[in-house]
Amino acid sequence: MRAHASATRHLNAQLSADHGLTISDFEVLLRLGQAADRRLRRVDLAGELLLTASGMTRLLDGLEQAGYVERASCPGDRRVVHAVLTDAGLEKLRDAATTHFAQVDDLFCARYEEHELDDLAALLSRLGGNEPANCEPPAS
Amino acid sequence: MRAHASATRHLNAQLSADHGLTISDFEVLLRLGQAADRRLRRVDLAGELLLTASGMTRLLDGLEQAGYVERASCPGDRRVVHAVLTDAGLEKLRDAATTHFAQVDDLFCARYEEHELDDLAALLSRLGGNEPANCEPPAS
DNA sequence: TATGGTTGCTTGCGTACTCAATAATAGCGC
DNA sequence: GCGCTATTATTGAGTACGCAAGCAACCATA
Repeated sequence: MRAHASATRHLNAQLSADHGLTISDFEVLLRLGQAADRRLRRVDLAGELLLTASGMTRLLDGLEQAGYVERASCPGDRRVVHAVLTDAGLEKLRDAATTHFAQVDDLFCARYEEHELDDLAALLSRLGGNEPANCEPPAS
Repeated sequence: MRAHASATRHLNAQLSADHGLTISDFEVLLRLGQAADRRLRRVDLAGELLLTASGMTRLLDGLEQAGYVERASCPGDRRVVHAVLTDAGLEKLRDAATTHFAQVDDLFCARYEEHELDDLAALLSRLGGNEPANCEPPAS
């Protein structure tokens, strides 16, 4: 179960060395890049990355200072501040995405065959949700 | 893939609320409890928990202050300092183990059936090691 | 339109780590 | 013996978070 920590650390180190981004940085850019108008509410971003709102504030601080993300107010609700991907951020994302995805591919492709990856993804996806399967009472 | 973070955080919170231990604390006690003479070298403990040596120093600082672990020098090699589980530590481990393992069981049993757990464990165990499977070149 | 609860975001403070530097010991070749 | 390098542990500095508290804006109810 701890195995993933080592793999994650490795990917993080590569991403950081190649592009100066942490995995969290990268995922913010990625989600913004996929979002409509390249913008998302900070709270939604936090939810997707499984961070707290305060964690997201500080994560975005760094990306704003780097010029990859801008803040924009939301006309409909003056509480919310959008995080908007800048052109520089989009370019950075494109740079980082190819090498990062290639590294992820290497990591998993080196260890699993395709149908195993499918199985693993299906199993892991259920750890996040709240739908229990059925729990057999200890039969023996 | 991030799903595990949420589950881990939940377990950590329960363990911390019930017994005042972090998961790392608990795992140290557990490994020491399973070790011969209830003692291990700090560097080996660090390797098993996937922490650095410095992380282990500070983790054990806390457990020493709490009285669960003692330091003992190694007669054969004066560089190494053993971490030794005290009687208080063993008692704490027994306390925490039952409730913690029950919570882990709940978490997984609620989501997976038995053969799925086996599959998941088998797949995840391969993320840590260094033995590649075979990587098919992109056929299509 | 007051009021009270909820949501979005930020800030202060604490924690659990990492990495780099340091020191002491071990063990090697000579 | 004497240097060399590797290993073990600790320390200092920095980082990436979480939690609790706070503020402002929103919303519902009266």
